[in-house]
Amino acid sequence: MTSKKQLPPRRQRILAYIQEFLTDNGVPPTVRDIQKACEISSTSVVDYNLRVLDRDGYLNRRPDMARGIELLDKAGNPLSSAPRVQIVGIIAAGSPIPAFSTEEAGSSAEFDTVEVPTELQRRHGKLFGLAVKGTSMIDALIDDGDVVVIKPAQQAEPGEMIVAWLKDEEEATLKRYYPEGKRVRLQPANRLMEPIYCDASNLEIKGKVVEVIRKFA
Amino acid sequence: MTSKKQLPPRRQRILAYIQEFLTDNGVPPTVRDIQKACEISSTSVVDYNLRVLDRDGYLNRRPDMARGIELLDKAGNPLSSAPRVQIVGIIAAGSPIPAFSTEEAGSSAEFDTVEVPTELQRRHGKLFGLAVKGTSMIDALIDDGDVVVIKPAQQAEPGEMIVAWLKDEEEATLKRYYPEGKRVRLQPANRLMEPIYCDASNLEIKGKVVEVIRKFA
DNA sequence: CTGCTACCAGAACGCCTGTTTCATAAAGGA
DNA sequence: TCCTTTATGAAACAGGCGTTCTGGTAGCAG
Repeated sequence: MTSKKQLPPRRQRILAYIQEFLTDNGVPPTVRDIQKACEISSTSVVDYNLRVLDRDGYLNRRPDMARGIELLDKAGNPLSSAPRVQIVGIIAAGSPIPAFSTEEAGSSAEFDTVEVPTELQRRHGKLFGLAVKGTSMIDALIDDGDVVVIKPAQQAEPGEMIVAWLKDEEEATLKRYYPEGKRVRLQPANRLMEPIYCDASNLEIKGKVVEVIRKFA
Repeated sequence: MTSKKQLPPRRQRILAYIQEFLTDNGVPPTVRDIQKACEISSTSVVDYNLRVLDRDGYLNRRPDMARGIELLDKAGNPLSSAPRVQIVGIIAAGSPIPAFSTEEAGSSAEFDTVEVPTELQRRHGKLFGLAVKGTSMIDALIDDGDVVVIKPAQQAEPGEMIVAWLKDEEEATLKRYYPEGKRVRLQPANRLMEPIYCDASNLEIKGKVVEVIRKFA
């Protein structure tokens, strides 16, 4: 086993630069790009360090291929440039949604993440995910184990699918939002089911649902 | 405005290949990769067609940069290197699923695509998508407008969610698969609903559902 | 000192790869 | 008919780029 200690600063810098170049350009940098950006005197030094990083599992190199660098995650899998959102909590009938107001506080904590489409991230900006536990959302066509991707919001347009928090009932639910004067109609996604009504003051909008992801084993 | 007509087959093939190469390798192909894959006699022809595709807004080219091709979506935004699967057809009650048996034949046609998580692509290999039209799959917790990502298969394990083709009824449906001797129980994903039963000989498995994607406007 | 490992420099080699040049030909408009 | 546009081919050019060769330096165990 190779040394598990701290990575030397030069190699840290190389890795950071590759990452940055990748997100900026969508293509990995060349050896000489790295040389210039990291102020390294020779391409052979870059090559040397890339070899070490390859050997230690930080990246893959496609031999003899221009821009053939591929970053790897901790599990040794190729890292896509696709954005990921953190799954900040669990949504279930009768249980509060945690980690909503804590803001950025716990951003370094270990959260599960899901990959989301690039378009989504570009369109909506900062997003987060909630894991659905139990079948209480089945009237919203959302099953146990699904992940809903949420855009934080305090208001919504009529007809949008929202994360609704019913204060009195202390219950979170996913419904389409139809304000009707002093009360609000919450319509299940399943059009065969009846809507529920609640007082506008009893409803708190936590966010808008932008995507639902369901994976099968 | 440049011609809005159908893209010539050669350019369709080039675009399809770039996309395929991108999802397979995470890096765009070189001119000569395209030349070989699309059976084009000269690099200059590839260059010529890439210029046209660039001019017509199908991609961007970084001049003098190895692998400097960047695909664009219909809105002209850069397409991430995340894997995409083609939406090869529409699934709806009572309608046959097209493009199933044609194999690779129509791979050059203009299909819509959806981005799928990297893990999924790596785990399952070649996938395709089906757009769900109508609410006939609502018992499978799948709504109008959802996209189901399918792994082609002829058999399935008990309990797996499959694309089932009922020959007599000429109907496609998404259900969990439970073989019971000479007959098959098809269980809706919604556990509150009753299963349906059919004769094993009347069932044809088209594939397994690996993911369901639902986007909200 | 000797050998070993990690790391850095400079230069060159040689394939890789975007691009250009020179031809050829079919289709359509004036 | 002439000319322009679109499309294809073959070959070559020139810089890009991964890689290698040779030669260093510093630290460390023996």
